[in-house]
Amino acid sequence: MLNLSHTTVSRALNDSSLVNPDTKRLILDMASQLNYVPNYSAKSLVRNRSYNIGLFFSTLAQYTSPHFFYETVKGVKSGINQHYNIVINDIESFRDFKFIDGRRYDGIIIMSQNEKDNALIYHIMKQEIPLVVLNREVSDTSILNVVSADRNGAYEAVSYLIDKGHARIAVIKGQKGFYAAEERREGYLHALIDRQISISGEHIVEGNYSMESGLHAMRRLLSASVVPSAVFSCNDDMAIGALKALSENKIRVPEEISIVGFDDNGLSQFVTPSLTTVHRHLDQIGRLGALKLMSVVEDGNPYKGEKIFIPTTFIQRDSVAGPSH
Amino acid sequence: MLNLSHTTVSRALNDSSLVNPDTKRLILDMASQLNYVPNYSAKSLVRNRSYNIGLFFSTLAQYTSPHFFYETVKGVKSGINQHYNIVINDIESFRDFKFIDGRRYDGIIIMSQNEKDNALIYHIMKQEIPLVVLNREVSDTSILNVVSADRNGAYEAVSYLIDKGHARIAVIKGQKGFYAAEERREGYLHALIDRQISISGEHIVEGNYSMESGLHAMRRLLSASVVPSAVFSCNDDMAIGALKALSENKIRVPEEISIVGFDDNGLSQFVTPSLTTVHRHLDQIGRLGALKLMSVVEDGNPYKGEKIFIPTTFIQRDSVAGPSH
DNA sequence: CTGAAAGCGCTAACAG
DNA sequence: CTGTTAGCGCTTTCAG
Repeated sequence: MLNLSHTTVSRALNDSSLVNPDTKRLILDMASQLNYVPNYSAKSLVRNRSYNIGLFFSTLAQYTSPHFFYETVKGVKSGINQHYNIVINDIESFRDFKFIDGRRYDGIIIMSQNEKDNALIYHIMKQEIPLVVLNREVSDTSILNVVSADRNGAYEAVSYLIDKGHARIAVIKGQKGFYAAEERREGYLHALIDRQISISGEHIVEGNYSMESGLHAMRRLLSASVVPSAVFSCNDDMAIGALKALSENKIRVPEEISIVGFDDNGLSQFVTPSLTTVHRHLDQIGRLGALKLMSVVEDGNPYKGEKIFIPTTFIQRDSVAGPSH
Repeated sequence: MLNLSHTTVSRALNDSSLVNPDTKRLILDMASQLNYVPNYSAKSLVRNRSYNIGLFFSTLAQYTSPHFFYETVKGVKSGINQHYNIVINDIESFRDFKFIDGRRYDGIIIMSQNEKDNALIYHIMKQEIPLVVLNREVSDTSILNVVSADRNGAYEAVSYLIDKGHARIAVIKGQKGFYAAEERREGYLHALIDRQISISGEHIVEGNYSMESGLHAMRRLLSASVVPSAVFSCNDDMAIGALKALSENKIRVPEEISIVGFDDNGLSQFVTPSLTTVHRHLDQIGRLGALKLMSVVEDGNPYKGEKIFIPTTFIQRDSVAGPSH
């Protein structure tokens, strides 16, 4: 066609400097005229790259909220180079990790909610596939890890309640053993300690992140010998459950009891009263993780472990007022 | 190792009938012992298949709700064979369709919300890539098309209001030009016509699917010369906006005015009062579309156009009562 | 039933 | 700067 070798064409298409600029332009013009599209399978084979980036969630069943999923995908997508495929999957459904190898994924992002993911994380590390773990802090410092600064977020939320004049502040805890749940509870405790507010054992109640558990937790709080004037719920779902318990008992929010949630899960602004909460920037977490990954996969920078905390944002809505008495 | 040729091994791994069962077992055992994983790039190159299934949304920005996205992905995932990658993208962000070719995708599923998708649909058809269009009915009968039977769903919802004794039933319409919006309005009209209930022009108001538009639409209905006793909103978001307008005016739902929504969008059960609505089985739509696609991509059945309607399910909650007068 | 040989479309190494 | 050659790891003829 242009009387040039295969090789030169390949070089031109890959914008190699080893080819005469004029020839290059000629080839590029011809290529776009012919609507040439490279065969990625062939490219993959010889370059030993798949152009696939895995985005894996712990599960896509009950424990992953649509909002969590959606925000993450959007964030990650915004950080991944257009030439790559984003392959979404849930860890639960992998029968055998051996199918996750470096030839099938150039890099992997795990949106981790569960300690069980560690088995896969370990497998990926062993394969030396560039890996980013989002959302859950992992102890291994050699891993690239982007998480939400939930402890500070909880601290800020509880401090806000204190500023409003509350002194009897209860907490509904999150799922036992979940990293974020511990962090949020820590933030709660430190806020109270720093302001020298006494903590009553009966104001610390168990929850498991479900609405149902929030309902039960709130009922328990209402039957305490001293009823709290404000409640910090470790997530929005439980706060919504708590709202239901209060409505059952004809207790007005925020006039009689104030509530603060956590996550800003997309529902919190629609419940009545709309929920004051702590927004986690899942999109930013996803995006930053993706950019870090691209920097090693695409730009060839060396992979190195790092732990990045993304600050939360406190969102004032209508579920908090000063204490009634 | 086993003193067998490359070829025989390949055949055994692909479960070919051209190999002695005993030899086959031997090879398979050895392979799993060695944790052998085929190189999909090489396989792809020679077989001219990518093992990628594209799942494309019209957009991942504002007009796609997290619930819509999540349910669809889950449904599709459940129908796609484990060996395939599910590659998620949004049509908006494709700069050039030429990168969507049969070598990069063995099949494509479009979750279509917008007529603009037709350009891509046309492109894919021309490339002869097996295609399934979900959610939006396309006129081309040669396409595999799975959609929700919204018209019947709307008919059922409005009939329910009539059964409850309502005679002044208003409608808040969906985004002009959107297929589903037309269908829902048609269902509304036919229910009224079939039961010989008169339709008042001032009871048919515009909306664009946003909460905001529902709010304004409801305000308009409240200032009508005859205020309706029930409202059929063409989606849940607008119904939630309508709820807000009613709460502003201290009008109780369902005691004074009843409301029915559409979609069952995940929020509707959390608002107060919880919203009676029409559930669309997005997961089933996704799953069926995926199964149909696999049947041609994986099982080699011939592609043929078909239009499948998935029935909706009416969900009774707390936003409907009989008319107050 | 098994093996030898060719080739998928591309990039990389080596010569010019 | 350009071309020649080899080869990525697999499947698929075509012969035995």
